[in-house]
Parts: sequence; structure tokens; C-alpha cells
Amino acid sequence: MRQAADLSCSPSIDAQQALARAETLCQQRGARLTDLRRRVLEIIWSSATPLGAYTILDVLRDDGRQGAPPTVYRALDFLLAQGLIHRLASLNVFTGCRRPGSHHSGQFLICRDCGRVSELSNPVIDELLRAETDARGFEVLARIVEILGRCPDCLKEPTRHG
Amino acid sequence: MRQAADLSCSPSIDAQQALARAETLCQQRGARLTDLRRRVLEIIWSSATPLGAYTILDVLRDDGRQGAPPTVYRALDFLLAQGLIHRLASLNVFTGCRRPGSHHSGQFLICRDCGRVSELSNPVIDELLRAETDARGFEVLARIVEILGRCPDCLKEPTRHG
DNA sequence: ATAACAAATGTTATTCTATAACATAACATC
DNA sequence: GATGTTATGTTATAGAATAACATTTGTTAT
Repeated sequence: MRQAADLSCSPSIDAQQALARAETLCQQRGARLTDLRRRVLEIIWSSATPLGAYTILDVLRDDGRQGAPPTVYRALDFLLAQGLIHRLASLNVFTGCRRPGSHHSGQFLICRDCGRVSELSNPVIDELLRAETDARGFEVLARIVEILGRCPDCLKEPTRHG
Repeated sequence: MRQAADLSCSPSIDAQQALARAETLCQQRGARLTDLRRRVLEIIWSSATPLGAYTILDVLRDDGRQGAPPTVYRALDFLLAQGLIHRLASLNVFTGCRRPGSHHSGQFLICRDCGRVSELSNPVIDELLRAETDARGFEVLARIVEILGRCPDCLKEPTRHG
């Protein structure tokens, strides 16, 4: 069974701001933030935790839209290309980017218990990684930094896992 | 079509050493490095590039073994638990660990062109990540650091991708 | 306007990755 | 050798992603 979407009833302030920024950025770039793409971004931002592609697809279908996997993957590809969302490789899920426009790779803290994600941005880590790759003559195309663990909130609760 | 396994005919020196170390470690720990598990480790070490689970399964079947996905995933789970291999989340592949016994997370440079992987181990990066997580009261369970790009060898060749 | 082209979406099918659930076999301990 | 545990065999299915082609929508030039 697929995870529940955990969506709030209406777009949060965060989501509204993110959509507004996305509009602006796309307009500046001449990129077309279509209805579908905007809705997918909204779905992602409306969730407290990152969503898988098929969960997003379920929500689209609840909307009454027709849709198949390529529908959502193409929208996700667009949003990724525009730096509006991130993909978390360790979980195959997608989350809204808190700093769109910079096309950064991001560093993520992922809570195993509640699923929430914080996005770090430690330039020193980026710098060190670049030093390592430079020293090796390795050309960087993408950086993946994901820390899986338990967030402070979940640490307070009685352990649920061992 | 699944990627070719790119296996040398006989176990390389590296593979032989890795297998010997694995034997020792498992014996020390009372972990059972069974025939199947040893063979999977050998298959992984015999490849110049990381292998997917289904590629490993193909090799097992070429061996004449019976097998299904759980066969190989269970062996992989064991090898992961023993710190004898790493999983690269960005590619869904598995590669031999160069420093077994320490149960480290590892940092990887993955060449998009040739598929080869180098394993870094920069303690300063680990340290910085720990500082970040400590500052947030976040308990770390696993670290994923994967850099996708092009290795020096492939950079010398005429670009194959754009 | 409309023809021609490009971009986006619809649609069907398939490939790849991973696990659930249950059966059997091998091993250890007493 | 009976019992419990660990490992493996087996079947089926869930989950993630893309290929290939059809249709629609949007844009541009005439």
C-alpha cells in the first residue's frame, strides 16, 4: 500500500510563496509553468514530507485529471530542471526546494521516523567536496548528500524502532 | 536490456584479497559467509564497475544456480550489514567496500561515462556533517555522499554526452 | 486566419528495482 | 534424533521509471 499523502486541505503559506516564486522564476526564464506543472509543485509543497511520484499521481487523479506515470515524471523533470524541487535518491521521493533559482544540489537531513526533511546548505562541505574532486581532476555534474537519521522531535518520543 | 556485467574471467587480486578479508571478518564476528554470499561478493568484486542486483542474479544463473530476486537481495543485505559492500543509492548498484570492518558510510565519486567509482574517505567532511547534525540534535543513522560526474580518464576522451 | 512547426500532454506497454509471504533445506544445540 | 534457528527456494506482487507513439496545445510566420 502506498503511503498516505499527508496533505493539508489548502495550500499553506509556504506553498503559496513557493508557487509565487516559481511563477516569477519561470517567467524570467521563459520557461512554461503550465497548469499541470504548477499543480504538481503545489502538491509537493502541500505535503509535510517528500512525496513519491506515484503518490503525486494519485493526487492528480483525485483532482479528476487523467494521468499516467509519464505525466507526473515529465512534470517532475521540468521542476527539477528549473531547480524548483529536489529528488532524494535514497528514498525515491521529491521535495520542494527552499532556495530556488540557485540550482544548488543541497544537503538533506531525513528523519526515518516522521519523514520530514531539512535542507542544509553548508558551503564548507561543498568547498571540501570540490577540493577533493579538483584534486582528482574529476568533473562534478551532481552532488548527493543525504543524512538519514532521527530528528530532535522524534528523539523525544519513546523509540519506535529498536 | 540490462548492462553487461563486465566481469573478468577469473577473480582479480583485489577480489581475492577482499574475499580473504571477508572470511576473516565474518569468522571473527561469528557471521556465516555462506557459499551464496561469498559468491555474490566475488561477483561484485570481479566487476570493474558497480553492479545492479539483477545483473548479479544473471551471473548466479549463469553459474547454474537456481535463484530469484530475493536470493540476491538477501545476500546483498547480509553483505551490507557486515560492511563488506556499499550501495550507491543514486544508481541502485552495489560495489565492494575497500575498507571493510569499519562500517563507514563512504563518499563516492561516480563516473557517468565509464561507471567506475572511487571511494573517498575525507574525515573532515564527516566531521562537518557531524557538527551540522549535532548542532540540530539530529541522530545520524546513515550518510550518503555521492558525486556524479566524469573521471579524469573520460575527460581526456572526446565528449560523448554534450 | 491558417499552415507549419514546436512543445506539452495523453496513452499503452514494458523494463527495472525491491519486497511480501510462505515452503523447504541446512545447521546447530541439546 | 528432536527441536529451534538460520538460510535458501519459490511464487507472486508492489513500486519506480522510461520507451514509443498519438494527440493536443501553443507559437510563429506567412
